[in-house]
Amino acid sequence: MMADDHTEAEALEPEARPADPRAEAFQGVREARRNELAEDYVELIAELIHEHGEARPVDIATKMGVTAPTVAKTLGRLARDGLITRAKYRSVFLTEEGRALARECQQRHEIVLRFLLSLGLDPETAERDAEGIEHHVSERTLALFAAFADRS
Amino acid sequence: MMADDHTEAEALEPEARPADPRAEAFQGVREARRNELAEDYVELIAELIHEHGEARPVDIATKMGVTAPTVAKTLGRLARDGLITRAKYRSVFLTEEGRALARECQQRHEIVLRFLLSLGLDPETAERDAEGIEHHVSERTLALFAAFADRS
DNA sequence: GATGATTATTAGCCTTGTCTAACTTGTCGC
DNA sequence: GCGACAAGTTAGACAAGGCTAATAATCATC
Repeated sequence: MMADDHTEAEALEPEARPADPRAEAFQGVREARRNELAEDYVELIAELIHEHGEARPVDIATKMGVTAPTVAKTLGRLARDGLITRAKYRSVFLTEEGRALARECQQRHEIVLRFLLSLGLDPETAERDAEGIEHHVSERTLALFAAFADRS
Repeated sequence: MMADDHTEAEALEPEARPADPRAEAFQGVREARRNELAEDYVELIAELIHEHGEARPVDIATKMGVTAPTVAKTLGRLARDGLITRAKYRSVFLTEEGRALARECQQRHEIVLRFLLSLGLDPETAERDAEGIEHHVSERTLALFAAFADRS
């Protein structure tokens, strides 16, 4: 039955769980996944405000491809987390924190997108992939992407 | 209050919801997110079987950085979805479908990783980022990544 | 072959993210 | 200024993915 020996060795350090290098990577990914949706919303809200002067739930729902109640519930969480402010039956606005996050996301998105395009990818696919990839790119990788895109 | 005009125009097509290009991208991302965890598990299970001859829940839990009950529940879903087989208190095995998925994921992982390394990223960061990115890379992008890594 | 440690499972809770159905509010036209 | 329709909210369901605590099975070992 294999009987492999993972007995002693990792008994030290009051870390948050084992600390297998692999486990850390997965935990990082899970952490990133938790923030993805908030980032997508905040980014979209910033964009809507920029383009239309306000962000209405109905437009968020359309762009995100979800129903209005889903948007309402998510906005509740964003408000709770201090990323947006809103009044009942009114448009949504970003807090300073939300605005900062939006800026950061937009930059990341922009860099990833330019990078994919400079690799020779078609615009539609680049947009789709950037949307998924942007949340999982470390600062270091982002810097390499930016450099590559510029150099091309 | 803006009164912007999204009235007619998108009234046709009995599509699955509006079909804003943006919405499609987000729906694609959400779709990908739903499969990520299953892919991570299947990939890891294949790896454990390859290395140790079997995949035990305890090892899966350690590598994934989650608790045993979480693994048990997730394995239940994987079994339900036909990706693995298992008997109570026994190790886990992949079905043919699971094996195919694992192969596919491993290839993708491998390509993304090689790509990031060939960009000049350090191995640890490359591994972490690859773990997050691999699920969001289209076939087309993957081909470009592979070509780039080879050419380097 | 009984027993103690390790491993696996079950039960039960919580949050997130999605939906539909039903209700309330706002707005625009007349 | 009222009535219809669009937009927003609330209620409630459901699945996924995480956890802890408690229970059950396996196994190593003497």
